Amino acid sequence: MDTTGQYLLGFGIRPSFQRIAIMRYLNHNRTHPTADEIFEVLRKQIPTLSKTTVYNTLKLFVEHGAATYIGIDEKNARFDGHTAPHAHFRCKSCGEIIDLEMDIEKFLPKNFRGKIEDVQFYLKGTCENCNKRG
Amino acid sequence: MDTTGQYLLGFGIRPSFQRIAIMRYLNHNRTHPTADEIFEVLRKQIPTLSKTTVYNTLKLFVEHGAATYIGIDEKNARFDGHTAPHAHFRCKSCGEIIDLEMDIEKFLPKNFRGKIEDVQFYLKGTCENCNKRG
DNA sequence: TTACAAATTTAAATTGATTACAAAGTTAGA
DNA sequence: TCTAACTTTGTAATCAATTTAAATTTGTAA
Repeated sequence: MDTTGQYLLGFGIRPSFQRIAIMRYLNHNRTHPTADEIFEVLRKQIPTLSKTTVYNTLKLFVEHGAATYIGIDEKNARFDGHTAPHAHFRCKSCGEIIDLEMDIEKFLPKNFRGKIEDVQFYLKGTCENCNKRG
Repeated sequence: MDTTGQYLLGFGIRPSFQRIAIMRYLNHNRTHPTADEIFEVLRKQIPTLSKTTVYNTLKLFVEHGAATYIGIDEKNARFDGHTAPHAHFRCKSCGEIIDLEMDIEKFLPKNFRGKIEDVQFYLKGTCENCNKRG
């Protein structure tokens, strides 16, 4: 059995051909892609692929913890196959989104009495490269 | 001159009738409303109010620092007149968004070489009330 | 005042990401 | 092999947000 298939089974997800392709894309492209970006790339390999399938699959992945939803970009939902807790930075100039490896779970408030299930830490500004260029 | 008008001037925003009404709504309703919610309430007081004006004005407020954009809700943009740094919690059950007063700026990474302009810290889960109800 | 230019507001039309839906195709177990 | 459950597909619909251009209001200078 395919490695990515095993990986999906570990999250309780039945590994279809399309799901494996999308999971593999997420794990090999750490660019925090949108659903549309994934669709446009994978349709070249899977001509029958439907955009609805990409949306359905990404939602399924998020529900099962195999991917995380990233709301740092006001225009589109983005997705991350890197599921260990970390922060994100988005450059307002070039649009690039980069990972910031930090344990954001240690920032949780001590006295909060609800149940916390998701933690997201977003930073926005100008990246080093765009800063140099002016 | 109106207090809210002075407040807007402090951010470099010319205080029109509509802008004062929207700023006043934000400052008196700490519910993190959507543009549509603001529109539906204020149109009762200002029958000629246009939804475009609400969108334009909120964008202007964010650009001038008089309000902050909140992206914790995947469906709609939300806005906060409370501009001092703090975190937000959204209950996935009842949808309520509450402020968590904490100095999120002290969480910034030390070694990051870009310029950080915005910081957002979002928590999602189940609030105390919804938790009790099951 | 009056007149004019700039700023603001408005309503309608459009865009574009996402979802709903129903039909077609696929899978797995009896 | 049969069949029911699951998955994929394409189209249509939804709806927040933006675009656009005309109308209105404001500030200022004559």
